[in-house]
Amino acid sequence: MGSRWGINRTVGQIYALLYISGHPLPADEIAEVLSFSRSNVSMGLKELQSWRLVRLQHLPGDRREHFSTPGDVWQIVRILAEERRRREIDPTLSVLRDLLLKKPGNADERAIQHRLQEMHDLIELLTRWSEDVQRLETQQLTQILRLGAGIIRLLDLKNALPLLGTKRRPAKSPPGDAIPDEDVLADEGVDGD
Amino acid sequence: MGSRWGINRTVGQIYALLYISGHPLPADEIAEVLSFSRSNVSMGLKELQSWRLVRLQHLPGDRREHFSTPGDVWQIVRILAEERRRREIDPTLSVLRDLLLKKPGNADERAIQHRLQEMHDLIELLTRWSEDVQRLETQQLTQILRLGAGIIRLLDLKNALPLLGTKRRPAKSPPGDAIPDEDVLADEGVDGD
DNA sequence: TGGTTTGTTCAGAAAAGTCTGAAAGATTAA
DNA sequence: TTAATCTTTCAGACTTTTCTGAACAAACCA
Repeated sequence: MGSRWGINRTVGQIYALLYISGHPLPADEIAEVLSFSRSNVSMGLKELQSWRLVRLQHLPGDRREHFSTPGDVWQIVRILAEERRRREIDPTLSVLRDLLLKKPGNADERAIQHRLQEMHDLIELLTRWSEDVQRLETQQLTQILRLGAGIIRLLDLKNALPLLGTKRRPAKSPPGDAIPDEDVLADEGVDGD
Repeated sequence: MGSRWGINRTVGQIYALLYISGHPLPADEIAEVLSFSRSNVSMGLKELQSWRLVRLQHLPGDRREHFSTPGDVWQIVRILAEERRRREIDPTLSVLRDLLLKKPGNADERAIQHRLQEMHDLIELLTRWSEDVQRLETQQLTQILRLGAGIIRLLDLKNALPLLGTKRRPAKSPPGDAIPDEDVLADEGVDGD
C-alpha cells in the first residue's frame, strides 16, 4: 500500500507497524512480527531515523533500543514536508536557478528559459505556501483546510473591505453573499464520494 | 533530477524534453535526441499518455504522431493531482475505511483503529482541500497561495465580522490590524534562501 | 576476564525494474 | 495488391535495488 513514495516497501511496513502499534518497539520484535531479517530491520530503522520519522527511546529495565513514531499526525506531515523539501525540492530549484542565470544564446534558448522560469515559479510558490502554513498552529491549519475553496469568499470579502477603511460606509453589507455562513466552517462528516 | 516520484527516469526525461521544447515532437526525434531505443520511447509515451501528461497530435503534412505537454503549468498540476488521487489516495482511503468498519475485538484493536482513523481523516482533509481549491480559477488560486500564512489574518477578520451582519455596525473597523495590507498580496520576488 | 545480548556492516544472492532488438501490426500511397 | 513508413509488443539481456546471513563491534554482566 502506497510504496511508490520514495521510500521502499519494507521501510514502509516498519513505519506502519510502529505507527499503529502506538508504543515503542525493539528491533527484534519488528523483525519477528514482519518476518524480516534482523539486518533488514536495522537498515530500515536507520533510514527512518534519517528522515526523522521515528525516534529512539530507552525503556527502563530493557537494554534494547526501542523505536516509536510521533503521536500526532500533523507532526508527521510537518516532518515529511520539511525533509522532502530539503532533499528534493531545494536541489531542484537550485538547478533551475543555475540554468536561468545563463545568458540565452538564441531565441530557442530564450523560450526554454521561459518554460523553466514558469516551472521554477510554480514550485517555489507551492513550496513557500506549504512551509508558511505549516508554521501555523494545528488548530488554525485545520480550520483553513476545512474551509477549502470557501476561502475565496473571504478573499472577495477582503477585496470589498478596504472601502470600510476609506469611505464612511460600504455601499451595503450583504451578509448572505460576501460573508461565509458559519456552517462552511463546520465539520463536514467523513463520508466520502 | 527528481526521478523519485513514481515515474521512472527515462519517462521523466521524455516529459522534460517535451515540456521545454514547447512544440510537438515525433517519437523518433525524441529517441534520437535522448539516445533511447525507439521502443523505449514508445513505452514511455504510452505511460505519459496514461497519466494524461502528454497528448497526441497530428501535424498536417506529416504522417507521424507528435506529442506535446499542456502549455500551462497549472494545468499540469491539476492533472497530476487528479491522477495521483485516483491511483494512490483513493485506494488507500478505501482500504482504511474497510478496516475501520470492522468491529474491534479488544482494546488493542480499538486503539489501532483510532490511529487509522486519524490517518484517514488527515488524508481526506488534505485531499479534499486540494481538490476543492484546484477547481478555482488559476488567478484566484495563485492569490490564495501567495497569501500564505497571511490567510490567517483573513480568518481572524472573518471571526470578528459576523457582528457586521447582525448588529448595526461593528464596534470600530481597525484596518491596520485585522485587514491585511495590500503588499501581503504583492509578488514577493524570486530570490530564495 | 569471558560469556551474553544487542546493534551494525557488508558481500553477494535474490528480486525487481528497465531497456533493447527483432518481429509483427497498422496505416497510407500507388 | 505491394512497398514504404511508422508504431507496438515482448522475450530476454542488462541494471539497479533490496534483502540476507555471517562476521564484526560494542555494551553489559558476573
